[in-house]
Amino acid sequence: MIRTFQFRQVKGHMNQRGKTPNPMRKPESTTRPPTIIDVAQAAGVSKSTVSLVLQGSPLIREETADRVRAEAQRIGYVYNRRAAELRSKSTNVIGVVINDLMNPFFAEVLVGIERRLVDAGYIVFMAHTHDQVDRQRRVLLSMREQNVAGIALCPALGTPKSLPKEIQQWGLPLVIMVRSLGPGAYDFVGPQNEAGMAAATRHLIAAGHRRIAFLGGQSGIVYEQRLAGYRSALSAAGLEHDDALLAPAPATRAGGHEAMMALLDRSPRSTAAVCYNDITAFGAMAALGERGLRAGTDFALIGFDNVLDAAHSNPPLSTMDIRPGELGEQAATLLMARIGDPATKRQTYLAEPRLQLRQSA
Amino acid sequence: MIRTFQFRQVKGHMNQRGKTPNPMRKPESTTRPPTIIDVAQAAGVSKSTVSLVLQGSPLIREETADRVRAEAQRIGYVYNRRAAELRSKSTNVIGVVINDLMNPFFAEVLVGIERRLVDAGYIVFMAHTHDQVDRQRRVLLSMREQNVAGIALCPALGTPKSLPKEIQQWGLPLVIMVRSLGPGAYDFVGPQNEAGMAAATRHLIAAGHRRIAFLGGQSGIVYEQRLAGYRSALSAAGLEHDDALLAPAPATRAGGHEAMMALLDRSPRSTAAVCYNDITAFGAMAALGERGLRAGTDFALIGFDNVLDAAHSNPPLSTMDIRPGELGEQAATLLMARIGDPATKRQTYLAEPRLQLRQSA
DNA sequence: CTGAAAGCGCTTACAG
DNA sequence: CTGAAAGCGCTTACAG
Repeated sequence: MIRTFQFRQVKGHMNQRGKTPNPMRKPESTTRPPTIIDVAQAAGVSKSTVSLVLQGSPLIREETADRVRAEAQRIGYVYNRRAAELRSKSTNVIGVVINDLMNPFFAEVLVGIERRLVDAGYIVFMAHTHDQVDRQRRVLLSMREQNVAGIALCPALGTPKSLPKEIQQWGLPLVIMVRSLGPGAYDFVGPQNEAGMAAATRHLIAAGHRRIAFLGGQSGIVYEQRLAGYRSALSAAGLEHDDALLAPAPATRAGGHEAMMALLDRSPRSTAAVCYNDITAFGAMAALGERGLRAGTDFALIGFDNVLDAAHSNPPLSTMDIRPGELGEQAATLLMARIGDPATKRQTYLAEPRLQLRQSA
Repeated sequence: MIRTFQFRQVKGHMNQRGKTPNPMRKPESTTRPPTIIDVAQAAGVSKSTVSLVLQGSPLIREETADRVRAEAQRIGYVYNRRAAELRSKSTNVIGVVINDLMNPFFAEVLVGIERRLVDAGYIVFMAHTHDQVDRQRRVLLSMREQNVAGIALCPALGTPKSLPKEIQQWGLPLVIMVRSLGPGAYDFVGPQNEAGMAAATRHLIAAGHRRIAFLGGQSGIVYEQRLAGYRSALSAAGLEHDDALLAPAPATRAGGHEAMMALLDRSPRSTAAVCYNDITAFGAMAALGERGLRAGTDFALIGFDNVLDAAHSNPPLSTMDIRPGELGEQAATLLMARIGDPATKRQTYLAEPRLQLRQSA
């Protein structure tokens, strides 16, 4: 140890001092980045002292600490957090896995959780699954190997309901976002889908619409919940829910476009639609436009999510606001609480949808 | 070492075997996750052998390897990659920092780079800067401490031109994405802004437009380059470039909306516009709609980027296609090449914009 | 307040 | 082919 210690040199440092290289030094030691041992040597203290200084321990006298920091700075020392984490068995890394970043809703969720996490001193492993469960499994395993402190997951479509339990058995704090995986003891953050879609439907009914379609979406728990809300509002108003009012399609812009085209070709024609989410509503608006129709005047449309784009679509979209960014932030909060106390009881945050009226309905 | 070795036990394993707990064992050893030492013990080999097996080394006989893997599986062993990386001084983590995920263009870039990186066996630290340089600095420093293998950066507005050099001096392979930081020896991936915007402008000129505006955007290298392309096309056609044709605004939907409103209130009125990017074009379409006008029939609009949404905006947007996802993939490719050979000469990938005609122009 | 020693979970020469 | 030993860059009791 002493031998290595003596010969360890920092390149920049050496050049500065103009020392001639020690002929006995191993070749690679010239370029090796400095460690706390080098700092200790430079400051004339032990490496424990350096470690304590770097951790901001009050145990070290202020002058000593200052000197150590100055030397560290001078020789270009960089803290190796991964080494520290290995020894202390802690980690400040959190894994966030997202199913569909092409939907701005999830991008906003990601931005929200990332911000809160970074502000709390974490750093995030991000993985995108494209809604593929095998890809999801791969990245989850990889995060596990990397020893993350916790995981926030927007499950891919088709995720087995047993996944939360499995991840918890790995010993990893977990929060599920947006898509519930059925009953189970996991923390969850998402919107009130049924209540939200019922409110949207009620708004259209109150505006006098009788043939109200449900546009876009086709599978998954969120679809079921939103559809249920739509149906319950129809029933409560004594309106039939005709299957011809359903226009299932992928939850994408293209899907929304396709669904609206299908709807416009049916008769009797519906006069309004609640949309599975905002992006299907955007696709629907495009379809309307192609037929020379405009949402709001010729056909009433209500979205769900209130993504940023909804305020500037053509026309601006009326939608159920569930504050996507806030959902991400809440996920961060719940996850950090779980990390802080693994035994705390299961927590759920359900964002209350608020009708945001603009021009499409 | 031997002492710890003997007493180390894996919970599940023990219960299975029905052994009574060793009274001398330290209490925490019951719950400690298994390490290669436990696997070695279970398989009756040395830990070096286990390590070799886990690395898939051909040095180990197949039967031995099988037995080791089976035992590892049975006792619930999880590879600790961070420990391995500390020892071997390697790492499979790459940092990706993005300035604005609320712009689908960058979300698509992110998805592209993430996919390629994950497919190559990396895992990504993702950070979002909100175009704030101080936040960018923080996350970069944090990634450095985490010892990433390389960094892909979409610089925040206002990033000092010296940043690439600084990161390289840290010893980190780097690729700059989308926003060039001036001349310098760094790898770069981005679109041909000037040529692309010139082509867009030429298309409008060829369609007979004479008063063509430049809508949205207001600062940054990308803005300058795209504006230069617009100006050069105008000049080449012998058209004046009147300052009243410029409608600078933030590069957002709201900015595009605002800029179009300003344009519509000026006289003589322009009949067409090239837009800084797709999202400003979306905002512009909304503004047009509010005035009862429609892009394509009442006003010609060309975007830049060809984000996924452009195919389903209202109306579908004609735009300069620079394949955002591919940009991300190319960034991954360049970065991996740089990691593989730090001395390889500087590489640049400039996506050639292709005019994608839809309905807005 | 500071130092010497052990150890986090791995890998990597080096022997045999 | 396999094992014993050293070491990656830190932290953490434990002495003094």
